Amino acid sequence: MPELPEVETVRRELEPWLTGRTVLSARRVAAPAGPKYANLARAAGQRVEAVGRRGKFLLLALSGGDELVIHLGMTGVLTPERPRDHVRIELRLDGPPPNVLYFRDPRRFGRFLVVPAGDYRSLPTLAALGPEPFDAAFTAGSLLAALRGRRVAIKTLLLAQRPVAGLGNIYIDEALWRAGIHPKLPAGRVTRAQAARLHDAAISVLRAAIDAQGTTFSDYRTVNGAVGDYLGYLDVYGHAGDPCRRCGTKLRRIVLGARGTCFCPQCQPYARKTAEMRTKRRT
DNA sequence: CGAGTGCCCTGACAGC
DNA sequence: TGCTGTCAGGGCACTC
Repeated sequence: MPELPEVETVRRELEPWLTGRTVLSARRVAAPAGPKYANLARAAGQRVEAVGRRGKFLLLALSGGDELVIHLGMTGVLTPERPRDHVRIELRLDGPPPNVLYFRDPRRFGRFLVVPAGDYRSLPTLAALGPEPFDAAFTAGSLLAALRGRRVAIKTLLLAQRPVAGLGNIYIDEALWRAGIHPKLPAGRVTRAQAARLHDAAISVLRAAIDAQGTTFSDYRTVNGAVGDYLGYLDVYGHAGDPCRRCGTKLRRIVLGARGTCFCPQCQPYARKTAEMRTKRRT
């Protein structure tokens, strides 16, 4: 499931390939008409001026004032190699091969559409996206402010992309474990100290995952077809029943907002931590 | 507006 | 072997 590290990995591979090339055509292949694949015809004739990213969204700036927005959803893959099946979009470019970009997306949770640059009315999550985790605008203070007064579980709020952009199910579990925060803790009850730890944890886990080119469970591949290597570094996600790498307690799995959620009941207590436990965790 | 629910969609897998 | 049921979840429409 592509989150920020996976999307950033893809972005870095697309950038040298696509930048400066002109779109010859963009067409739907085995994809229904609809808002997920809107306005593709408008891309033709426009040059790709930049390959950017906001949260989990890829944003290709086009020379005609439009923007190509791509979200990989759960199973989306961008590749120059024609996939055997489930091709949703075929983007033809000028210049030497490889000059066709295929969007393969078996489960069709992804999007691939053209909008006027910055016009995200059809993409409410992107329109209201929180700060980039590596941006100076994302601070412990901004995080705390985004949580204040909210009764919803901290994990649920993070999934909504508002406090910070780019975290999904996997890296939220990892960041909350690193920060020692129970995923069900009402967001408004996160303390200043916890928010500071969560801020640092989000940045550090995303950095580490980018360095590993992301996490591959099943579908995710880089543009070059490689898998992400972060799977082996995950501390909690997918490790329910295993001993916590920090304290040895058996990791638990619960369902929160229809998402599988793994955490350590010892390191991430629902109630406020004691000073003794804070000290223990420092190691 | 905040919070909660259910839908989309298909491959993988368990169970019989 | 082949069928059926269940699970996985990001974003969003919908309801209260």
